[in-house]
Amino acid sequence: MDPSAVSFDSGGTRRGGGAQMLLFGGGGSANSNGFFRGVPMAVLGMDDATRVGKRPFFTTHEELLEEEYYDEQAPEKKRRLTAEQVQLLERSFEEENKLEPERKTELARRLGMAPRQVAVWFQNRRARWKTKQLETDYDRLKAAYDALAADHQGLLADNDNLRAQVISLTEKLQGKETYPSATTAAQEVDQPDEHTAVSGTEELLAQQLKDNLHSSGDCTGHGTLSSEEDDGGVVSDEGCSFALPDAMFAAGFTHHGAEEVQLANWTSMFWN
DNA sequence: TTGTGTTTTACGACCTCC
DNA sequence: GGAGGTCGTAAAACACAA
Repeated sequence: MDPSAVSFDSGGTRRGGGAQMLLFGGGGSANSNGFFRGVPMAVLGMDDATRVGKRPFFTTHEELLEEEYYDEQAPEKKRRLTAEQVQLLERSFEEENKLEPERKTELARRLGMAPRQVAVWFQNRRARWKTKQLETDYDRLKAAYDALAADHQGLLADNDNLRAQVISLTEKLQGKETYPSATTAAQEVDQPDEHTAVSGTEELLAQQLKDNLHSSGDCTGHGTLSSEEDDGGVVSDEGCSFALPDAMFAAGFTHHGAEEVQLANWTSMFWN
């Protein structure tokens, strides 16, 4: 605790401004050092009620040192620091935001302030800096979150599109074939306990789907399909296209056996 | 001029460190 | 236990719109 704060303590029991009102409004007079209860009269100025005209908000140190502001009869209201005082304090704060006793004393001497005032100013300045820092951190985190959320929404949309394509293609296949559809196999994957495969081909198809679903999300090596990762390290399937099936059907693909399995292969890759 | 919101100064309570 | 920190708050000073 700063000695000056102790020695000039108002002794008030209320918190904050209550004690402050005792400090500034409770009477008393300046001591021989030109301090009023720990606050130099040069900084306090004089009571507005006892002075003609109001002291300007920012005055120079020299002005503050003028006789007018040394009027000793006035218990004083709170005064703001001068521009010069704030400027020097700011510079000092930039160098080091903590205040060693020697530096506090030196600053107080140079600024014509009580050491306690310098300490309080640094406390408040650190609080303001912290608030600003929190705001900055919040803005940065929010921007990162928004970008991630947008990316996620894009992925969901891609996923929906691909699922729709799978359903469409499966229906096309069912229209041309009597073979069990990929949808049937996919349903089996969703509900593995309900083993509904009734033929060797169907079981093979289902197994193929399972294997693919449990493998990585890689979509390379299958026709024109490709994959890529964004530079944020988040796996994205935005690079995957699904151009093959249309071309496949256009080329007169109808069936069977290995081709069926291959379709299931393509299908399963986009089901998750 | 006045009401209202923001900033600044200052304090007490409480906590941590040596 | 003392020194110095943070935290929460009061109140003055200030800015500004209506």
